[in-house]
Amino acid sequence: MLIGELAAKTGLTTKAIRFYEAQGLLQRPRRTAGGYRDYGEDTLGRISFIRVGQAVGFTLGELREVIAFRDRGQAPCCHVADMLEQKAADLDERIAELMSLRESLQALRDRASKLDPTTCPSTTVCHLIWPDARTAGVGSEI
Amino acid sequence: MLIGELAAKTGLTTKAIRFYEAQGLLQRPRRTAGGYRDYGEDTLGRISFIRVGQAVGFTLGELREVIAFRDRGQAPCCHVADMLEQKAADLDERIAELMSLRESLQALRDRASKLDPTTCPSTTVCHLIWPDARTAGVGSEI
DNA sequence: CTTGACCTTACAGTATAGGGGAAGGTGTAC
DNA sequence: GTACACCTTCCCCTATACTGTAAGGTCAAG
Repeated sequence: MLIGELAAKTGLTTKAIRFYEAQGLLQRPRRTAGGYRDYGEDTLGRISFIRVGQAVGFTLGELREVIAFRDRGQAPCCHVADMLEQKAADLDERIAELMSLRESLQALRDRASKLDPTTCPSTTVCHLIWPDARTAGVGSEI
Repeated sequence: MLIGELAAKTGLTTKAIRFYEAQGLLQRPRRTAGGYRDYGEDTLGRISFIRVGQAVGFTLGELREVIAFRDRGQAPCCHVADMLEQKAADLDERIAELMSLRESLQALRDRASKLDPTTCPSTTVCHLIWPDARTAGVGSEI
């Protein structure tokens, strides 16, 4: 199977496939007499793994680590389980950050609805963007 | 006020201040006889605006737009109000995405607790990472 | 023999927000 | 006069996941 066919079957671009190879996510395939990459069916499984991994939030670097286990002949499952835990914790933290940001933004919107645009002083560009209680600490030293 | 003093007062680095100038977020200041940047007190307000703007999720590019209004002598408030709405909507969407991702991750963790690491087939690197109902569509064409 | 589809490598660029360090000028203190 | 802090411009580097483009090789059909 040449790279174009593999791309068509997986929905990746040929660029992406070569990129994955360069990043160590796909083993270097055998080549045809003309120098073309020639893939076996097993590559489909590899790529499926990569796509699902990406979809649940793993970076290519993290997936490469997992693949390295497999390529060394070890089962990566324990490592993957740890990564799942860590990723879930990171995600919880990130979501909390965004929720907090959402509240800051809401406070600014509330404020904006009460302020008169014609009274905006030029000293700080726009009075709608102003540190409230929630954004305190940022810029507060000024 | 030279750049070092401005940096100390705002908590930015001199690098960042020059970078903001290059990006059009700060006007080019007057220079001393020796060629040093010489800032007035008004710059403190500008930088405060930038820091708060960043803290509520605006990019430097978006803040530059707002500043451009002010530098053209227009009040940017209406534009800023629109941006606040848009940013809030974007953020809601992003949070929803992450929550969905969180559920996918949770499904994989639940699955992981039931699977036996010794039965992991090498065909797809690791059986812990597998498309469930929620990640369906990704990699499904394989 | 030529066209066209497909493949190869390699270099550069995208967006974001700066950081690192070189090579050299300025200003003040001793 | 020289040490030292501070300033200048300039170019490259970081991470992420690729895409774009150039210049050229391979292969089957007509």
